[in-house]
Amino acid sequence: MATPLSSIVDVYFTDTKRRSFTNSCKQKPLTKFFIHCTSSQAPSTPTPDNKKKNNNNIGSNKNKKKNTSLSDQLAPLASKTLSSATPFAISNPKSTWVNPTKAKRIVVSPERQKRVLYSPTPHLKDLKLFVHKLNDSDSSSESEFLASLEEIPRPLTRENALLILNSLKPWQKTHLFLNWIRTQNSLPMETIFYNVTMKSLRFGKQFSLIEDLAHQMIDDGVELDNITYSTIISCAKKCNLFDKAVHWFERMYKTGLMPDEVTYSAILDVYARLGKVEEVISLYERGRASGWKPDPITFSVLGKMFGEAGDYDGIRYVFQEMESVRVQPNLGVYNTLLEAMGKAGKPGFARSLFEEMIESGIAPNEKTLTAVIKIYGKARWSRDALELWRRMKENGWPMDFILYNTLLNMCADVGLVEEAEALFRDMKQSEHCKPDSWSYTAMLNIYGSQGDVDRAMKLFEEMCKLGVELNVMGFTCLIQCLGRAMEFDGLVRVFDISVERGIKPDDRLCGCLLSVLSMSQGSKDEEKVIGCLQRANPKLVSFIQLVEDEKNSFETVKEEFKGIMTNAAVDVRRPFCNCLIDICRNKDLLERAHELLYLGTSYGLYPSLHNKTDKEWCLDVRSLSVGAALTALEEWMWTLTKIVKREEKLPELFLAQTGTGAHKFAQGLNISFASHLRKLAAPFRQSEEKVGCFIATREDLVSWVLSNSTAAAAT
DNA sequence: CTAGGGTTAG
Repeated sequence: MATPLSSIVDVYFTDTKRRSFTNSCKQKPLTKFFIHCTSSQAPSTPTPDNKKKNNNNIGSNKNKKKNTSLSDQLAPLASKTLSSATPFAISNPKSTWVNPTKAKRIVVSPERQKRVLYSPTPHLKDLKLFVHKLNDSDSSSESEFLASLEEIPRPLTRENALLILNSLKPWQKTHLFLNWIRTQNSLPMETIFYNVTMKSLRFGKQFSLIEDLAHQMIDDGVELDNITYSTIISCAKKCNLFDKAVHWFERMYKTGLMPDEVTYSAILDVYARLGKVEEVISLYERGRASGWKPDPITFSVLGKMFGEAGDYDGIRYVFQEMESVRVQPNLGVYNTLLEAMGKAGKPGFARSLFEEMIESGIAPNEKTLTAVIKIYGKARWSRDALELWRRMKENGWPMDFILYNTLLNMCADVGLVEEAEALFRDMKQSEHCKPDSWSYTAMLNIYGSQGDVDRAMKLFEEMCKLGVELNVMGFTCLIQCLGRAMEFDGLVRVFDISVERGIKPDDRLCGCLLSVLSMSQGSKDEEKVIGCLQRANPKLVSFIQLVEDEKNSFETVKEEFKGIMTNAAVDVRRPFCNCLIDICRNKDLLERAHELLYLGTSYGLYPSLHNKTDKEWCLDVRSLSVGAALTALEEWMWTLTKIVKREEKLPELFLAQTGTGAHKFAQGLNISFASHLRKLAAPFRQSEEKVGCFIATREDLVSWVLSNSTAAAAT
């Protein structure tokens, strides 16, 4: 019980806000990219990167929402282990606490655990052959396996036992063999036997068996070392048993064993996956204070964590740390950081980082290219994507089928139909990259968003013939395609097939049906679509009926709306609300449409609808459906009218943004919006320099309101 | 997988 865990937890938190990014700039940077990151200017990149507000508080972005407070985060650790002497480490997490009287405790061993070298095994062909025979034998019979162990051609020495443990598979046999050695009682049980067995069990994701073995070690007095703990922790991780991983890490400290760099980075990853960013940073810094030199794997762990959190400043922190520790990123680190840049919404920085990696002489692999192509696709940077693709072919960079599929998805994102078709043909002709369900789905997505029913259906038939499984997303694309083409009979047939095949409709499919429903309204096919939706999500249908009945009060609608949205996946909530508004407008239920928009806004489904500065107010309807956009416009005009009449302060300029219709769902929004403006006789003019933007001056607006009210008074 | 940690698609 030498080192209590409090040495880890009574971490003094340095104030992350005050962390200096400038110190290491004095040195010659190891990566040029670091300069880009620390300078305030973005590298030669269009704007999307700069749009998000920069938050200088590392680890603060998304995690604040997930984790309640720091003390809550630390509670599981603190309640067990925190010494009462340091309560303020928790009560005031932002304080920079340096206790001069207390020497910093070492929390990570400066040296990696030495491996016990076991003597090189002489050629033991017979023994290896014996193991192969064991591996090939029917694994169902335990007794047969144990019986055949009696025929080992060599004495059961330590080395022979290790050779067998290392080469036996699957894990059931390794496990049986370890127990067999133990019952033979001829060999002292060593840690390494358990470690090798645990590794095999980890391969089979057998965490509870690993835990049993660990307890057996404890009972039998066999020492657990860093390799044992890191194997237990990584297996717990593989099985998503993060609390177990933390438990064994704590136990290691309690028994006085210091983690080495491998165990330490493994546990950092555990906290990272739990989204406990503050803890990871403090563990990291505590380790640094112990004299630990983090290696590329640690930086991968940190980079991935910040990427998951969408925390760009955290990613900068990783660069700064690599810089100050003088660790050059390797391919793995580049890959992780590229992906993190994508997740943090920084395509421009990702591009610079990728180019820097190439310049530094590191050749990209499939994962690198997958990450970058995906980023370009999501950013809709078709030029960059095509250029990279050209370089991939020119340099003969490695391709695998994941990369092929990512390229196909990129084509769908940026609308490259012919290129996708060429790729798809390549895949069919290739040896190792035959199109799979994902590839077909990507193609269906492309044809679906083009509204090319013939090609989509041809592909569907091909899949049926070849026996390629179509998943829920494939069906969604197909249904969307048929809906847009108003081919409702075909749509019902496809939906029936999906039900027959046991496809469970998800929220995206329901959203798709909902939008199809809004298109089918007023036609004889409306009932058919409702029939599909009824089978996919009866609650949605009841809600539509409730909304359509004008007798139902706003309060009733509000309650049910809340229920529907709470049950829906986060990323379909806005589309759901958009479609519901469309459905109301199609039935001339204008008041209800406004209520739904109000509810959607109050539940945060339209966070950037209104943007105000002193000089201009902007209505951004780019993520709204046509009906929702028109409703928002009406609402805005009413509000502005009220403000004018009350003679309150107004800005000089008013903007309404519809976008250009580049996005596949936004097509037609611009046109419908313009015609609705005409109908309202609202004083907005289509901007000449900015496409998809409508402008009005304060003067225009005021005179419009006044003339409207005179007109109203006259009638 | 010759005892342990990180990096691949809607």
